[in-house]
Amino acid sequence: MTMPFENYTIKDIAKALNLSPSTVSRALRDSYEISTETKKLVIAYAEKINYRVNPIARSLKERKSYSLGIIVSEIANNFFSQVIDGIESIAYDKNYQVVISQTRESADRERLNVEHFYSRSMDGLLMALSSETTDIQYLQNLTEKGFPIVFFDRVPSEIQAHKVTIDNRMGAYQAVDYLQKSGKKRIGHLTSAEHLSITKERLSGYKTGLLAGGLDFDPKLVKYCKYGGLHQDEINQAVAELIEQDIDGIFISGDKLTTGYLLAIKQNQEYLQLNIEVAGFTNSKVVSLFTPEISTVRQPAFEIGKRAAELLIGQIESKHREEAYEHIILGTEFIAK
Amino acid sequence: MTMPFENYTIKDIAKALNLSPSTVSRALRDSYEISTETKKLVIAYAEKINYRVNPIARSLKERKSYSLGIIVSEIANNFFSQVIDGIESIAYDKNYQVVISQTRESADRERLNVEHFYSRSMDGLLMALSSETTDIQYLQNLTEKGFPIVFFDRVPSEIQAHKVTIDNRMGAYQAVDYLQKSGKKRIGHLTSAEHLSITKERLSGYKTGLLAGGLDFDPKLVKYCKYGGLHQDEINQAVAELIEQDIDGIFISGDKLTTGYLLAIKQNQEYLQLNIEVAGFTNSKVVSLFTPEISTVRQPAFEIGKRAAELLIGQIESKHREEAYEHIILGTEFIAK
DNA sequence: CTGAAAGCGCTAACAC
DNA sequence: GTGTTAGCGCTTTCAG
Repeated sequence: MTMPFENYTIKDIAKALNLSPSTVSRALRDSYEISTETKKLVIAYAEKINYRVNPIARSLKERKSYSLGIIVSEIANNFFSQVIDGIESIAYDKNYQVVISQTRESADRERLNVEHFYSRSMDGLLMALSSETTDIQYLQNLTEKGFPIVFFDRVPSEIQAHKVTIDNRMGAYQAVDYLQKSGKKRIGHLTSAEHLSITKERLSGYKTGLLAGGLDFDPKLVKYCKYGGLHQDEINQAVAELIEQDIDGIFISGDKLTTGYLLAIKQNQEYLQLNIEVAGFTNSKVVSLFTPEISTVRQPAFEIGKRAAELLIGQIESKHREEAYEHIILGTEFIAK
Repeated sequence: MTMPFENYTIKDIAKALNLSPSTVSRALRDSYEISTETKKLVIAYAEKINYRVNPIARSLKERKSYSLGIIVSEIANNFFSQVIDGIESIAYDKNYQVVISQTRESADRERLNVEHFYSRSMDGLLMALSSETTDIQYLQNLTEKGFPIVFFDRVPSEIQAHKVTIDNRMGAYQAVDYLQKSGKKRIGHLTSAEHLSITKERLSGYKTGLLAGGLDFDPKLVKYCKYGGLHQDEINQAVAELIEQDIDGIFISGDKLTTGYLLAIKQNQEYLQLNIEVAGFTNSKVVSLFTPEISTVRQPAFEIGKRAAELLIGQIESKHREEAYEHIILGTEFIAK
């Protein structure tokens, strides 16, 4: 039974075949300078002994690690885990490794992760900002230095970089419009940290939706969750406050927030009996099992991941500095209950 | 505004302070050979210019990457994502980076991932076998060679290595005992690939549970899903077959399988009206929202991750080859509906 | 077409 | 206590 792979080096091959390491290196990389025969010889022998390049050595030399860093708030999140799947599908094809890290919505951890990735010679980053992040100067510096970062979902408007988002306004509008057309008059809005791009855009869509139904916007019906629903406590608190406002419908602006809201309602029989109609962003695959039933705004999460990864790898592999950055905006899908 | 970090090297520091690179290196690593003054000087300057070691160079030299590989079938799985959180909590403290990859229950992809990690100089691996895996010889070779691998959840009985699992028999027994005590007479069992450790152990607990209620074991009431519920099709198929057997209760042996079963039932009004009582393994945080209500067996997923990571890092950092391997077995929690 | 040699950034004998 | 040197495995000028 042969070992799966021994730690052979280029030198071993060179010695065995009476060639120089450089020739072997070139042969393995299919350089035009090497004769077909030598190539065949080298490749055959390399296969026989199951030679693998040492990626660490290669990275050191080439200053390229063939690794992409992903930074999200949490992987145990339907939306993010689907985005990651999309990223991986592309990375896998193009022979990039993917490294995932979580911020848990902490700006400090986010910065640590970014620095860690940067100093670990990641070739580029894919990230959605944490809900706590306000200071993005360091990211700005990094991108200006030429370090490739593609932002998705929660993107910084101030930074010039490739971005992939969805039409948040439209997604929000459709949800609120549905609630409004269902006869709801006091439609609350449960959302994430106030300063985030997605929060602003969805709020804007919410307002348009109200307007379409001739409803007035009332700031008291909007509750922000600083940690984007990462902590159930903040959701419970926000829900209690919204209920005091006698809402009859609610538009919820995030995966964790939507399930968190339902959990909060379920814990309290009185809340449950109010029959508040729910429309929320979520990419959960088990929404149809939920009681009460809810309407949902679904994001093309896998596609977002794919497009973001394509942009990133494109940027990494392009010789020149990008002069124009793309901002891809995808559509959402509204599914009435 | 200063840059977050320039690419300074030890040489730069050495030059600036009129020292040799080795002195700087030693000072930074707090070597006993270096005078306190020099250390202070070096550290202060390093901080000033925001110096970071190049981990690639260090890895090449030390043959250690401070990275752990995690291999699971899917991260969009409540159980696995919680395990990963546990692993990260330890890795983060001990300054290891964590790299995650998915097999999607494919033995081929699993092998590719393992080889990839191995050749990428991961210091060790944490893995749960894919449902498709039967040939584990290559893993055997790797561990025998001294490459640290800690297995969790789905573990290979034949390989000598640290393992972290739960008391699958007891978990299954409690679930089936509950169903039986609720008066169910024909209790089906929906489970994963037949050869997996968890499948065998949970089947054994299922049998004991039946016995406790004076019920006979009927192989026709057991349905295996080769891909562990990764594909809804195979679940639908299995559910249809079980229903034909007139079951009045069901014990389900996995996270995806449990939600998949509920989705299958929900799609079909007739199925739903049979009111089959459900007890299943799942670590979903939104079980309480599900209709029909179900009883669950919960695994201490976070703890599993922590313990596995501790074992792995311990093995990596121990000078000698482990002579005795630990098998940690944790308890489950049964939550009646 | 192939080889010799330098060097990526870091560490660690081995000197002094 | 500090410096010199070699070398981790690889790629890539530069020579031939």
